[in-house]
Amino acid sequence: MKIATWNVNSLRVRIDHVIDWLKREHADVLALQETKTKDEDFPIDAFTELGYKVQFSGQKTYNGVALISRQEMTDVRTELSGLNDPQRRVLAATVDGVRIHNLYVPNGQSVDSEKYQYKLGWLEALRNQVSLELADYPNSILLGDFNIAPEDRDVHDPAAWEGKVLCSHSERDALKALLDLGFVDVFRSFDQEDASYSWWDYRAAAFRRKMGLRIDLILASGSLKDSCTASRIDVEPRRLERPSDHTPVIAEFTV
DNA sequence: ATGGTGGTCCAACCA
Repeated sequence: MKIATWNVNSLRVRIDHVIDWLKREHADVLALQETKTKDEDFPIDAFTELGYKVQFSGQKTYNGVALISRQEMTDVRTELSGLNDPQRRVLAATVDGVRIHNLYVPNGQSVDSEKYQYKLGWLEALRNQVSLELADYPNSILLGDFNIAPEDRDVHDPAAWEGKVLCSHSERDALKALLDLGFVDVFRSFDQEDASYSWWDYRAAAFRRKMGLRIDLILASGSLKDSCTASRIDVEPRRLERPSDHTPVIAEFTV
């Protein structure tokens, strides 16, 4: 199973990039975030014509997640229990016995903001739900835009980002609490180039200046991690005309 | 030190 995550920052604008990428990479599962697309406007046919099934949970203007899969998706969930959240940020489904959570973790804005508290509460609700579901689905993958850089090596300028949102201790602790359930950040299971990032701000020519963060992650549960054979970041879509500010992250499993 | 770009949708928000 080849699985990937990509924050597309508007599926309407990026649909040609996504379709071209699927034709090239032939992923089995692609998790999209920030589709910014209402469910009635989702471009279903563009994916079914390529032989994919689609599931989506969208809203107007903001957020929105989707799963594109060659195989059938079952037991689809779009809510975190205990969280009454109108923001469409979660899409869970089971594919070939593997439980997959596509996540658009709140950005958090800044550590002194209400949005940061929402982010921490959201991550706690996520941990609670994943912890419960692991009993039924030991083979589990969490992937998406985590809006957290796990370690300083995932940050172009750790000193400048020290304590800032996306890098703060509380966020990294919340990510560690997920990893403590047995999950592994599979990108780090393999040799990677220095300065491997998945997001670059549109501003200040950050991409050209290699000023990025690795905030798009694929976490595999303890029973799945040994079946992961590769993981990489595909930077090519970030070089295209009118790109998303994020680029795809890929992992391959023998299951 | 500040603000810079981009998407949505047309003013102001979110990132």
